[in-house]
Amino acid sequence: MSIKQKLNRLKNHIVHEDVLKKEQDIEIPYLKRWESVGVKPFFFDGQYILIREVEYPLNYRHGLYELSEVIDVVDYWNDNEMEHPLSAKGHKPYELFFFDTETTGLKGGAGNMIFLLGFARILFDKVVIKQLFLPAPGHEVALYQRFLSEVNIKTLVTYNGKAFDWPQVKTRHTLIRNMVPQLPEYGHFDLYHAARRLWKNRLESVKLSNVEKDILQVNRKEDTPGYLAPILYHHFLKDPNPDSVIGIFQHNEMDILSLISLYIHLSKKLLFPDDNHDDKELFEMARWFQAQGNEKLAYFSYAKINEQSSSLHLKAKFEMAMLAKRNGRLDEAVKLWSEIKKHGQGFLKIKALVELAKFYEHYEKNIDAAYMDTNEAIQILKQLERMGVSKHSTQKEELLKRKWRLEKKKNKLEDLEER
DNA sequence: ATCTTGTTGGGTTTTGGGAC
DNA sequence: GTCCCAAAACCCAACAAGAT
Repeated sequence: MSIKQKLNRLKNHIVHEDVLKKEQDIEIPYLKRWESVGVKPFFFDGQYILIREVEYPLNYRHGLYELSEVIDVVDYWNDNEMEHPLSAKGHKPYELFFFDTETTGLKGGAGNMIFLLGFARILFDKVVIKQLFLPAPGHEVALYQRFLSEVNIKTLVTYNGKAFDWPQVKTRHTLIRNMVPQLPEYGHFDLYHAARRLWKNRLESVKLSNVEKDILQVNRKEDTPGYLAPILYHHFLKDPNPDSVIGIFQHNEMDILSLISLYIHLSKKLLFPDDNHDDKELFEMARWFQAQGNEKLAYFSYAKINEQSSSLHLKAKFEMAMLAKRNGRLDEAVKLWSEIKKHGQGFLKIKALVELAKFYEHYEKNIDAAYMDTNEAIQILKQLERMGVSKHSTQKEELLKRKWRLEKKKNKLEDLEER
């Protein structure tokens, strides 16, 4: 063993003793007050953080759902062969890691700090929420040491966490990566984009607090809004009285409970589209299934909208027709387009007429029929223009070009007949 | 001093049929 | 076989929304 190695071993010894000494010396301001609200300190390497733990029974109801239902939907996902970004197939309920942070600001980069890491896990008889709180900037090693060594992350569930919470964790982690465990790899369920897909048309905004209020029927009382968190935390750093930040703990706790409810809600919607009677939602779900490459479920959902004789049934018919066309069921597609031609209006009717014109020109070789449908489409577009609803100039050019080509074909055929 | 995803509007490439 | 065109498929840039 070289001298250098020997020295290093000795050095480790010294540091270790140093740590032990420091832990006993650390004085935590307002410790009694913290302890009175169930918060306990955790020490590491001369630093400390504060940990709050809250338990909920599984029959606790948060908005529309009891927490226990998260176990049910995970079972449903496991019994269902559907592939979907929110599918918990292959996972156990306790592997889901409902995760939300509070930070000193929205900007990314190194300028911001996470001062509260909150997460919930589903145990067999209860839900446990844990919150790790950074009492001052110099204690991040303790924060991430505890966070990363305690948790076994399999599957994050977040609201916009893919773009916000996790990148924040990553930037803070790189600054101290030599002193703490490595970041784990895992899947990630982000509920924000799911919510946006389903409700962007219904809600004026799909921020979590709105989804909570209008979809999940959660009523928050005396909530500390998230945007106050940075100010309150800075206040706390000047005078570390727990009272300035206890509201943030509660806000974070509510956010996490809502994540659980929202995951239950979205899972049920996706797993049982048959039970859904909301046309707009079903339509957006159908589009989502289609984007996932699940044309069968997409078609099924459009068909369901069509049955429900909703105001969207013509739009659903068009999507069904396009799917039918792509799968070689032209006769069905034509039937659907024709119904739109008969009962539809506006741009949708134009699109259906164009599809019919394509079919007549290229497949049936019925140039007259193609010409008439094209012409009708042009008339509708002109009428829309007069009403000031014009959309793209390219669409008109395209239609006129189609008409021009069909006219040429028509003349040619007539010439041939005359001879 | 942000990041991810979805949307929208373009553009480009590929495919396939029909004319010659 | 080659050329031309329409249609479909693919791709890309720009922007918006949400996270505190």
